Amino acid sequence: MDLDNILQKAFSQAFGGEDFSWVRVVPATDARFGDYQCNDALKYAKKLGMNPRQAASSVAEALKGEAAFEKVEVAGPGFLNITVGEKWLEGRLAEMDGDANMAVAQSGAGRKVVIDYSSPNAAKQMHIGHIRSTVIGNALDRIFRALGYEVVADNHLGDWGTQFGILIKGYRECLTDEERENLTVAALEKCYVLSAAKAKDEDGVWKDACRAELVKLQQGDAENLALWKRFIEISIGEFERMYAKLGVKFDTYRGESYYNPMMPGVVERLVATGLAKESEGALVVDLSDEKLGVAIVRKSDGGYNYTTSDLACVESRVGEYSPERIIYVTDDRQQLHFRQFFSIAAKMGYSGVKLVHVPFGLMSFKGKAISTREGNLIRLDDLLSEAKRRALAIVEARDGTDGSDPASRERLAEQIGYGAVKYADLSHDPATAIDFDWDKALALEGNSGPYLQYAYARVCSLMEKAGASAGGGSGYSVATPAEKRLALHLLEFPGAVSRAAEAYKPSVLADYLFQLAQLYSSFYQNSPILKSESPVRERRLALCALFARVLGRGLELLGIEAPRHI
RNA sequence: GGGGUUGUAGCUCAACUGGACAGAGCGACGGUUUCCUAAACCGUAGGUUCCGGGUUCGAUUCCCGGCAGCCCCA
Repeated sequence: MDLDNILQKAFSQAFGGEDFSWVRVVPATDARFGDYQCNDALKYAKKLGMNPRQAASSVAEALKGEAAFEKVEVAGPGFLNITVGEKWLEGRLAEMDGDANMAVAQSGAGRKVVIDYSSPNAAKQMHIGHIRSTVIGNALDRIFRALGYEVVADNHLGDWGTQFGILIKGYRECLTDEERENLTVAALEKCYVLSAAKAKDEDGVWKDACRAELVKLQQGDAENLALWKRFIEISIGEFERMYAKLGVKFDTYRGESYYNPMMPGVVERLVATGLAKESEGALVVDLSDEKLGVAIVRKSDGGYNYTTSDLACVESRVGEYSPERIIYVTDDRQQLHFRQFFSIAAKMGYSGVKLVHVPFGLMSFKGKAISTREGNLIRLDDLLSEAKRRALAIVEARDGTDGSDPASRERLAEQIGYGAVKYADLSHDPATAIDFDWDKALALEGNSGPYLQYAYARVCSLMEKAGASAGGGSGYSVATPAEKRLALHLLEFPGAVSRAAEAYKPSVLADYLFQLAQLYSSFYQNSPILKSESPVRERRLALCALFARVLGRGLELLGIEAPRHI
């Protein structure tokens, strides 16, 4: 039985039948105290004004004769220190081993979430500023799926707006025939920059022309619409080239344009329900009583903005999927926007869906915002190439260039390099702002992606060498302290996955995996496995096999590839 | 001016949401390869958790008041 359940039962035995589902058992903070601890007798005693030590003793008393435990002690002000029995531990390992989900509770079964992430602007190349939303969002996507949720991963592209007038004009006037023929995102970026610069000319002729192109597009002019579609297709093609490298896959690409036709209806409803009011020619929703200021839903020039578009988007998603949650992964500059729009959505009656903003700290470069103007815009493609290059240099320095074929070396370098980039981001709490640094983003040692990959490759190699004898079957047993530490930590995997989802922090899982790999590396270094005699060898191999599965699965949930040979 | 967010070892970050002596990585110093992959392992040094109050048996965590950085709104 689950440790939490055992304690919960003991609580209700000790104090009567109320609801103790909040009672939790956590790993011991220090191995000297035992394997696990429960601090909730203290919490309960405080609530009721009881003597905490006595409360803890009552629980300990109720736990007497509990087969799972070898020892239960009351310590300090009322901690319950628990040492589990070998049988229990071995039983749990076998249980995890036998479960296709690695004992991860399927708490999301029958539930649906939409995760909205990455969301770059069309006609521009992705840069390092896009890593965070993409990588964090994708990890959440994978983690929620692992918990049994049905996930719709949606890429809310910036594919509509004034920039398309500038682009169309630029496309016609600033590109060569050749560039137009073999159109690339780089060319689009170039013609946008040229066209935008000309739009700033004194006479305003160019600017007017851009606006005219935009109006034509908005009115459905066939030629401009076809151009726009082509720009979007090329953009998505380029994005998907990046996503393929990062192991990211979307279910839908619904850009702003998709919701554009729905916006007048949203505004109508806002007006009809009295939520939106005129103010200086614009339509606004007053949220000042919630300290959220006012949100503009239609500008004085008749244009809509993000609040309106996001409301339409919620309406559309609720209608299509009826999700229990919609999760938005964007940088933290947009917090006010999301609070405003969540508040309006609630007022409009979308209370059935939980709207969640997962804000992350903006990535900067040497303390400065990443922007074209600062000239520090590092393209994602370049970052990934550099990551690969560095990893390849290390692989070749170690193994030389004779032993393996270049293609597989390059593939390995990609797995390592991209893994390093992803892990560098995922291992931080999303809330922390990251100042981009080549060496940190591409760290290959210590708390890094490659450290985890290396541990995985070593255990895989070990299993291979062990050959047929590795095939468990004989069950688990745990004898030495190092084995027990590793075993206990392996059992924490489901908890780490759940906590990562609850907190919307892949970093919780990353941190867990790093600790696990550290425990394994230490175990591996200090405990002979293949060289051990019969019972010890099998015992340790069984733990290694489980470790390999847990680490492999964990890396998969972070979206980091785990090669079997490094 | 209002709001948000961050402040922890020289640097980059953790700390399972209030628990026991605040932990890792990098960097520094020292050690471990005829031995299962040294991208590893073991050890040493390094802390007034921004400051001041408060609540509590117990605070990095919660509350109040400051200070500093970043962001958003006006």
